[in-house]
Amino acid sequence: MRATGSNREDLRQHNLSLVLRLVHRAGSISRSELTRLTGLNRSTISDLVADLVTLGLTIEREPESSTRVGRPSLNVSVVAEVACFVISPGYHSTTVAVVGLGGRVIAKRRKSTRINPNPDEVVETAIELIAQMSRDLPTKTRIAGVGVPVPGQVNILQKSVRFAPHLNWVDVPLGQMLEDALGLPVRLDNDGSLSSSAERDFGAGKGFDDIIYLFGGDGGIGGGIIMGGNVIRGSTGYAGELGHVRISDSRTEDSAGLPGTLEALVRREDLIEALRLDDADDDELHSALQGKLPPKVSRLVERQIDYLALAIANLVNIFNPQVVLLAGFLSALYDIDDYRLVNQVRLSSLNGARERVQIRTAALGSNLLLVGAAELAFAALLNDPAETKLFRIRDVKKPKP
Amino acid sequence: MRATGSNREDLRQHNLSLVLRLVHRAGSISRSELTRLTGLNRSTISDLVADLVTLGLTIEREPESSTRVGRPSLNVSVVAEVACFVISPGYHSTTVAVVGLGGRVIAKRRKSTRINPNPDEVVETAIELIAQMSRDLPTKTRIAGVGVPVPGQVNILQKSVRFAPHLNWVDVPLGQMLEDALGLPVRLDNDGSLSSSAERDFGAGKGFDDIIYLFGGDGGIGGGIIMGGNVIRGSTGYAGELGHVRISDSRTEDSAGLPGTLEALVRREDLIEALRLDDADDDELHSALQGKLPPKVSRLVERQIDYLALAIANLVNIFNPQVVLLAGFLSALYDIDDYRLVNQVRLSSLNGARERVQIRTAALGSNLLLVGAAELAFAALLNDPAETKLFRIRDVKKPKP
DNA sequence: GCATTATGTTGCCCTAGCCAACAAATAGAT
DNA sequence: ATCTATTTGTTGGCTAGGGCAACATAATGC
Repeated sequence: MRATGSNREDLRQHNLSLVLRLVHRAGSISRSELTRLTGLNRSTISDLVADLVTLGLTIEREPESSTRVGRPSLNVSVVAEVACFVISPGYHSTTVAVVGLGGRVIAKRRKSTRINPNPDEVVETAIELIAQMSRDLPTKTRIAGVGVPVPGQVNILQKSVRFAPHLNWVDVPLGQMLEDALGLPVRLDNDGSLSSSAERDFGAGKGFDDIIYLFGGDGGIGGGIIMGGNVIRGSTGYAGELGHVRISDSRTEDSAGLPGTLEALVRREDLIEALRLDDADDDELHSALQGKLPPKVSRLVERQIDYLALAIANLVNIFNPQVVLLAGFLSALYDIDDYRLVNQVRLSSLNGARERVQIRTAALGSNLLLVGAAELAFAALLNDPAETKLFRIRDVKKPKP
Repeated sequence: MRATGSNREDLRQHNLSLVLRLVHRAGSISRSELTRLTGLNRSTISDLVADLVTLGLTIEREPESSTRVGRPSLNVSVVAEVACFVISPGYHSTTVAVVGLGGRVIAKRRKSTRINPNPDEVVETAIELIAQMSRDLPTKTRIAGVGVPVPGQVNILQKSVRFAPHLNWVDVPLGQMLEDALGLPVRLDNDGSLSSSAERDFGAGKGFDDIIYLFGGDGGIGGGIIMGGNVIRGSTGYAGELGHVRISDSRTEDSAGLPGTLEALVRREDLIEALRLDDADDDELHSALQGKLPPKVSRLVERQIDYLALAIANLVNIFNPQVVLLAGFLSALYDIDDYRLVNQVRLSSLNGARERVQIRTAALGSNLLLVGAAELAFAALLNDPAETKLFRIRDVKKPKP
């Protein structure tokens, strides 16, 4: 049994963590709301917030205007000087972002790389971008760490990339490489898992505890699972490979060589090709699918919707989620014929489980993944505000010329 | 956000709950081990255990014999007088058990009913058996409540059975019916979920946090999911219907009318029929499958193993579990040709996820489900030992003549 | 019998959250 | 303007639960 006893310090840590989380999530929140949400005493909240202010994590301000009776409650908000870096390796470019506590994207910079860049190249690009961006940050900025969304399987404990078909990486100790290069704590996670938790916190999944997230991109279909409010990671962090759910006897293989899976049968490329588009982004694809379609394309779309429905139904039976979120080009499929999709899901799912499930398109937004990955970097700080060390911006290692 | 602040009382409750859980799980444990496991101070453990003794939940004893140096540590064990009832409705009989704190099955009685008994019949049978068994219990026995394992979909919050194909029940408010009849708090859960958590606590899943449990019975295939140590229930408690995972385009339907699912393609009845057995239990089926089989049966077995492997691979890709437990006749399939099964799983699962996954047969034991269901009844007590009310045996309502 | 070791017991300390009383700042009524 | 009602901030003291240290106790092993 893992559970351990709690003492006074744990209690304080828990409450401090809770308050900081609430402030972080809301960006700015009144002390009275904190008392309401936590159920703690006014004076306790006062004390906790004072601690957070001493730690340099939050500030208190007089509220701008009041609309209610009674003494106006002080406003607690996150300081601007605490931030983290997000390094997002992509197919042919790497993006680095500075994200502040509170989830604000302070800066974002992207640099092209070769297609299928090797890990060293990504690390080099990342530290270069970080060095550039660091110059623009106030010197008093303190960095909590680095979060890395990986388009592939991630071993969270080892901080390594197990397999990323998109990047053509196998067993890359990316976390260690970045920590050595930057001198900052680095945490990796699968992009689907990060997106799903970002959708829950800030996007279309707000307020839900049981979420299935499906993302359709260029390189395949990824996913994320949130159950009971927690991201499901499995034993080594590979859980949530929802693109590889088998739904048919078809021999068509997906990027991992598995036949008859969702990813093998519902392919963005097939749509692009059928529509004779060259290189469309999701918006272009979406609008191209809106008009009257040639019968051949129409049949393809219907087939893809049906397969998608089958996969969703399968997941609904397994997970009994409150909501299924569709992102990337999967949301386009939903928009084209949501009736067909929903109906097909109904037909293939169990009575009880399908009753209340909603199918929605994700809020998306390209910043969402960055914000999700920032949560990774902030996790330690949010979990133990008093003891987690922050790094000064000038202590971040520079690239060697 | 659900999380709330904690105060000193919560702290005490947490620690008290933790200690009681440890004693409950071990049945009997020394105070020194409690200090080690909880990380709390000797004196604190002393105080907590004293509280539990005052509450009449545990007793302290001098240890029998010592083998180590140093003053022998006092032994803390669960009292015999705290128990719960488990009511297990079956296809043509209902079983009632008295299970003590610590997971000991004190008494067990079974009564035949009609096939597909209606809910009233089950309730009547249950209160009759409980009344009989209560006479044999010491008068000072205190009852924590009633746990009910249901072979079907359960809405945990409403304490109702959504759909139980085996019993032919649809939307039965079984929890309410039993509470009215007995005057005791009743909790329901799906039998697969209960079995899986029982396997984790006491059976083949001991020490694992991420478990997929598959049970093959007469009426179909049920399942249970444990991730990160928690049972996955989904939004309304219907999660874990792993028998209805789709694995093929076959039109053969399962008990819920879904085609091509695990339950539709891997059927106990088919084996029984092929072997020309009449009505065999799992042991008989197991031994019947051991010898040299006619080619036709052999092919059937292989087909079933392959389908089972496909389903397991699917689940491994989705969940990345540490262990897959096979119970019921599925464990027979494993025993016949585990090499084939494991190999087929490898072929259809993703690299990372399959690396460390173990496939095992469950510990089973007919009492395991009862012990699992008892956990349900004890849950409130274990969660808040100081405040949870226990019921005297003579306050349990008697059946009306 | 003595040293060593581990645990139980006791009294005291410390701190985190609660509480009550009071102060302060607003809206709305007069 | 003034007064009331309402809400929140502030302060000092209280309380209880966990830690700690010192001592007592009971085992092993020489």
